[in-house]
Amino acid sequence: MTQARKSSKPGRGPACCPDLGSESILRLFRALADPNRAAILTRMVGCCEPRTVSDLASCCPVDFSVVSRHLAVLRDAGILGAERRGRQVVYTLRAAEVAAQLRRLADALDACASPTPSPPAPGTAEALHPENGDEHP
Amino acid sequence: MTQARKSSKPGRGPACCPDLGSESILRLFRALADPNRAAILTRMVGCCEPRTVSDLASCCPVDFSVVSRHLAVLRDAGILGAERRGRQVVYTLRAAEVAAQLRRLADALDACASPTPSPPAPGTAEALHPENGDEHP
DNA sequence: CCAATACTTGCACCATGACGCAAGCACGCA
DNA sequence: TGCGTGCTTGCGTCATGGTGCAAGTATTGG
Repeated sequence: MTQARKSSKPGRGPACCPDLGSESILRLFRALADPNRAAILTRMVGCCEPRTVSDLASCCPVDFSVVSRHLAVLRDAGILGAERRGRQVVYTLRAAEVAAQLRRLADALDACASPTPSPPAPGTAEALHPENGDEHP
Repeated sequence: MTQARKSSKPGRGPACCPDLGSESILRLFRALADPNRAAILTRMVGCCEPRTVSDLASCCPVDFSVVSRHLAVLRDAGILGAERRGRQVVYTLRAAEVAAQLRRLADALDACASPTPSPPAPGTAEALHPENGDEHP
């Protein structure tokens, strides 16, 4: 019995850093962690025009319905925007929003790596604000 | 990191972006997509000193061995560095490397979002603003 | 050398998620 | 108003991955 040392509560870090465990960030990473979704996004990054499901389905060797589900996941994660246009649904890459999110994390990590006391933060964030109040058990 | 992406791949688009579907990027996102690993990282971001497994295990309500496995995943993804020190193994957050990776992606996304050289969207487009602030219904 | 500490790994279990098929819903058009 | 197109969703199946327990490895101290 040398192990089984558990903590009854996950001590999250201080609130000064981006909460990597927040629901939105986790959803973002989870959405980005699938090869087929990555293929879809790579296609959209290459050409930022809105894309229909049929169009995007041609880049993955999976069923049409699967692509639709993947797009829903990406939309749910805030990576894509969806808009109905007639019979079709066009998905748009929310590049700026995702880039901003990634950059906030990068800034926080850099702030950790080089603790240079230089807070001239030009309006842009210094730390990530918790976007949604996420509660944990 | 084990791979160094320097120049863009020939024959496939401009120096547009790191391939979202690349093995290393996928591994990075997959590693970041778990709540317990996020808790570990949040703890390390809060204090960038090297941490032992025992230390980090106290932030997750899971078994000690599970934390060890999570740390291996994070090390495998290039997020952590590991170094044996006597009886213990200290894990170090590779903040700068991860931040650079995230920033590369952010840059690629912004390059996609901002320029929009001249895609006149023939006829189909009307009110196509991706600025629909719907996060989740 | 043996024992204790600190961590890793093998194994089994189970929850989650990706997948394909088929049915269902939404919209435009004849 | 029916019909076809375009996309979503329900359901069953299967693979992946997170988890706990127990056993194994590495290193230090007595």
